[in-house]
Amino acid sequence: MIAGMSHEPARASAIADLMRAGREMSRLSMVFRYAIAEQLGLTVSDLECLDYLADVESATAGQIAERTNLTTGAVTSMLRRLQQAGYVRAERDPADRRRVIVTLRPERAAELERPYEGFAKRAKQLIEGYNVDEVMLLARHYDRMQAMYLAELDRLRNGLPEAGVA
Amino acid sequence: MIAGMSHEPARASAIADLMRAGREMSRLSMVFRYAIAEQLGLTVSDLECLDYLADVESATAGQIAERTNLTTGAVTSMLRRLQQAGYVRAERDPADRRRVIVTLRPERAAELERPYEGFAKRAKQLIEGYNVDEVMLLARHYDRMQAMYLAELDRLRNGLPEAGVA
DNA sequence: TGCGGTTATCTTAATGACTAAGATAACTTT
DNA sequence: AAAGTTATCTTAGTCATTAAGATAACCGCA
Repeated sequence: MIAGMSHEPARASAIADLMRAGREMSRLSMVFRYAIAEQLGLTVSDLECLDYLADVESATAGQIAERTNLTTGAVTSMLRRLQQAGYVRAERDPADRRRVIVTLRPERAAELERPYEGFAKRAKQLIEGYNVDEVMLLARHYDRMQAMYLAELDRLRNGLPEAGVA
Repeated sequence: MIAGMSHEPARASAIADLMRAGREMSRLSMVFRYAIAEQLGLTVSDLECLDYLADVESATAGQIAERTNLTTGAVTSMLRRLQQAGYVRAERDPADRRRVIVTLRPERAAELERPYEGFAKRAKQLIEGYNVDEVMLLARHYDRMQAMYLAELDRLRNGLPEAGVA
């Protein structure tokens, strides 16, 4: 149909490779995250929470519950854990005293990054072997994958209006 | 240093974009997996086990324990769950009667694929927009990322001989 | 053949994160 | 000030998981 008809088999097999590699990478990224959490003596939820706090600097318990897909009750005990371990400071919002404002203790932030350092270094080396176009292709691809995940999550949670193509 | 010096800032920002997008995608893939498991009324470990069985056709309890990073005790009760739910058949190996051989019931396999179907369809559409070179770049990238994950997992679990660069 | 050592799984008890339901406290509107 | 809403906490119970050890089966060797 398009150019390169004679390469269709190669293309089909490349696509199959890509799909398989994508699934396997997704699985490994999850195993990796579990391993990091275990190494830090945390649960994956704890790690998720701390990563979130590193991003946003401070959040309320309710925001954390939403982000981590936990109930507020679970967040309460998670925050107790994380406070006890000294990762986090929690205090009531003076402006709205129902709210609990949680912040990551900055002196502990580096400690959370440490297990990722080896990975980050390797990733950087890998990416430095790419030219700008390749980097942009990858980033654009990741962004599109993100959009897909979000759309599918929406579909899974609210009804499932079947990804309409037409 | 190399060609395209004047594009260095664009390149640096593209790299930053890629790293950020990669992290976010990894996070979303995990959230997605949790959502799928929840929709099927399974734990993530159950899903991992069933995906594994779909790959290998049959495995012993011990192999499943290794693959899922669970203790054999946890695998025992997981298998009870999965048998009860009819996903899996488990029987002793006649050749070595200590072993329990587990197989996925083929008639239930499709059911497990269903939640992924929307995602798979979208992914296929996305990939069909790429040319062969792009697909191969992506697949190669994924393969390298897999290798990185495996190397880092090794480092995390056995000592940590610090990813030597020099 | 039978004995020691090893392997593979299962059992049991305890742990701990999580959920659901509802209580408490604080803010907002009228 | 009362009613309604919002944000978090409490409590009780569930369930996957772990750790330790029991059980059963295999293998090699005397």
